[in-house]
Amino acid sequence: MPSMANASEGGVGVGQKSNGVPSSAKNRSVEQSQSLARKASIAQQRRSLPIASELPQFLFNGGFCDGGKVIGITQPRRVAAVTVAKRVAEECGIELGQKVGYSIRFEDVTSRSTRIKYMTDGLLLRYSVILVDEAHERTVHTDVLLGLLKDVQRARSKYNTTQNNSDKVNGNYSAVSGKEGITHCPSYLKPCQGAKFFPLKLIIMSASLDARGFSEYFGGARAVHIQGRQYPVDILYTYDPVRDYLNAALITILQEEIESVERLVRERIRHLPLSSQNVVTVSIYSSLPSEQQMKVFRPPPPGCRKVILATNIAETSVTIPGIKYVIDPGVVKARDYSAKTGLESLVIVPTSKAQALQRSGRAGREGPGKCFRLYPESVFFELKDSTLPEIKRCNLSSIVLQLKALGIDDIIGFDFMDKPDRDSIKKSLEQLIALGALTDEYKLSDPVGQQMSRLPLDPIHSKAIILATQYNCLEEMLITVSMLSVESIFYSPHDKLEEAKVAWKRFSCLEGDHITLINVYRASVEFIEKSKIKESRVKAIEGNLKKWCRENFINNRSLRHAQDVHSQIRGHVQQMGLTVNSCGDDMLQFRRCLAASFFLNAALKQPDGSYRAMESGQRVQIHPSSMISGTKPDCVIYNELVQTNRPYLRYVTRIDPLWLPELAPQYYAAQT
DNA sequence: GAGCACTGC
Repeated sequence: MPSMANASEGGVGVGQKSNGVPSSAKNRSVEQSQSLARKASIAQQRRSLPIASELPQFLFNGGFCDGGKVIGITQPRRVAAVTVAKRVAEECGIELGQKVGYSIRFEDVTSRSTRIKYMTDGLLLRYSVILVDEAHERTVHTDVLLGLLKDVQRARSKYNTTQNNSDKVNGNYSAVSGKEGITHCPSYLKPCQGAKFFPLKLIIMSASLDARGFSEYFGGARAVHIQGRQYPVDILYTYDPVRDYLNAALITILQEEIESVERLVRERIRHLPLSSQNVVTVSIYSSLPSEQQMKVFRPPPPGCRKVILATNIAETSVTIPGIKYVIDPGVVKARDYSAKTGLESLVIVPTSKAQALQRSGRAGREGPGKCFRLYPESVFFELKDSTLPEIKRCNLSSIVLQLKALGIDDIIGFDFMDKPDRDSIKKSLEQLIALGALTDEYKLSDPVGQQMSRLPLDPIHSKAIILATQYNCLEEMLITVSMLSVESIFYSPHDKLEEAKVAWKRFSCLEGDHITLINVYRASVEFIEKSKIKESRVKAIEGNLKKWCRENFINNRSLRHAQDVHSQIRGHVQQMGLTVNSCGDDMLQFRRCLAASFFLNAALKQPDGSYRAMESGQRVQIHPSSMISGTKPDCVIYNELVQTNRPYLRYVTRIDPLWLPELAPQYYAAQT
C-alpha cells in the first residue's frame, strides 16, 4: 500500500484485485432490506476485502486532505456508495455527513467539513486524490469519467508547469491554455473563482485481468497487486460442449428465462425419489418486486438444499450468503445497439473470462466451493478477457450531449479508453441536431441544448419537457417522462396474467400508453392523498400504497422511483424558470407535444398491418403489451424500438400524421 | 398476440 501513496505527482496507481473478484467492500443487498439476510450480508462484507474503505482513511492520515482538500471515491452503484460511507464513518466513530459523507442522486449527505466523499458520479475538480473503484465493470459513466480525468490530469500538470515557469500567474486555465496552444478548454477544466489547481492523483481499482489496459491508457501507470481474501473454488468443466437434454435445458433457460426454469426444476424434483425432494427453489432478477427478491435471502428449512436461479444481478449487485456451488452456463444476455437501425436488442453472447471468474467467485465467499462450468475448458481459454465496454454498444446521444455541455467540442477526437464507433457518434450528433440541442455547426444551442443537457434524461425526453410549457402540459409531461425513465411499472406474474390485465384496464387509455401511464400515476397520487386523510403515520401510508400496488399489479419499487424522478425533474424545470402548467383532461395538446418531441420515433401503418419506423425504414410491430396494439392507428409515436423475438415498438401513442410536418418541419418538410 | 441483463444521472 505505501507504494500507492508514494505515487508520483499527478501519478496513477492501478489497484489490482486478484482473481477478478471485485473489491467486496460493499454490501450489495437489495434496497430496503431490514431482514436477517441483510445483517448476514453486512457481516460477510466486513470479513472481506475492504480496499475501498481502508485506502481513503490511509490517504487522509497521510495528509492528503490538508488545506481543505477532499478525497473522492466513485462507485458504480448507489448502494455501494452509501454502505461503504456508513461503514467508514462507523469505524472512525464519527457521524456520517461530517468528515465522511456520500453524495448520490436524491441524497447528499455531506457538509463543509466532509473530506472523504463517496459518490456515484460527478465532476471532481476539487479533489486531490480520486479512487475509481470497480473500473473493470466499464460502465459508460466509468469510461467517460476516465477520459475526463485523464484530460484534467494532463491540464493540471500543464498548468502547474506553466505556473512555475511564468512570472505571471493567472489562476485561470483558459488564459494558460492559449499560451500552451491547447486547442480546447473545456469549462470543467477552469478552476472555480479563487480555487487552486491541485495536482491530481488517480487510483484506478480493477480486477487483475484488465489492469494492463488501464495502466497503458494512463501512460504506463504503476500497477499494484492486492491479494483478495477468497476461499478456493474448484472449477469443473464438461468434457464436451453440452448437447442433448442439457442443451435442451439451456435452450429453455435462454428462451423462456427464469420463471419457466423454476417451474421446470420444481417439476423435475417432484419426479425424484422422496428422499431427494428436499430442495427449495428461489429466483432473483432485477424487475422482480422487492418482496419477492427478499426470498433468496431466507435460509432454507433444515436439511433442505436451496437452489437459486439468478440473472447476472447475482454476479455483482447482490451478494447472497451461503452459496457453495455455482452453475455457470457460460452465456449472458447483453445489450446491443445498432447505429444503423437505431435498434436496441438483448442478445445472448458468451461471457468474458472476467465474468466467468466473477461467477465462480460467488461460490467461495464463506468457504471452499465448487463451480460447474457448462462448457469445456478449451472454450474458457477462447473467451474474451473482458466484456465489451458498454460505451461500444449503446446509444450515445445523452453522453455526447453531456460532453458538449462540458465544453468538449471534438467528440470524435476525445481520448476514450475504448473509442465508440464513428458511425455511432455521428448518429448521435445527427439526432441532437434534429432535436435542436446542437446547431448545424455542432455547437450546443442556447437555450434549448443547454437546458436539455441539465436534465438527467434521454435527450428526446428532455426535449419533450422543454417543449411542454408551450403546449400547456408540462405537468403531464413530467409524469410521463418519469414513468418512462424507470423499470417496468406493470408487474405481470406468469400465473396471474389475466388477473393483472383486468386490474390494468381501469387505467388504460385508447389514445395510447403514455396517457395510460399518467392515469396510473394520478391514481396512485390520489390514493396516497386519501390514505393521508385516514392515516398520519408515514409507515402506514407506505404500507397502504404497497397493498394498492399489489392489487393493481403495479411494481411498487418502480412507482416510487418514478415519484423520485418526478420531483427531481420538477425541481430542475422550476430552476430553469419554466412554467409548470397542466392541460387537465385536454389530451390533444399533450399528444401534439409528444409528436413535436418524439418525431424521430414515428411509425406509419403499412397496408399489411405492420408499421414502418420513419427514421430507419425498419418494419416493426406494436408490442402486444401495448394498450393500443389491437386498434392499429395509422400513425404513432413510440418511446423505444427494441428487438426481441421481432422488432417491437414499446410505449406507443396515436398521433395525426399531419402533425409531423406541421410540428417538426425541420425534419419532415422534405419528406412526405 | 410477448417475454421480462444490469447499473446510473
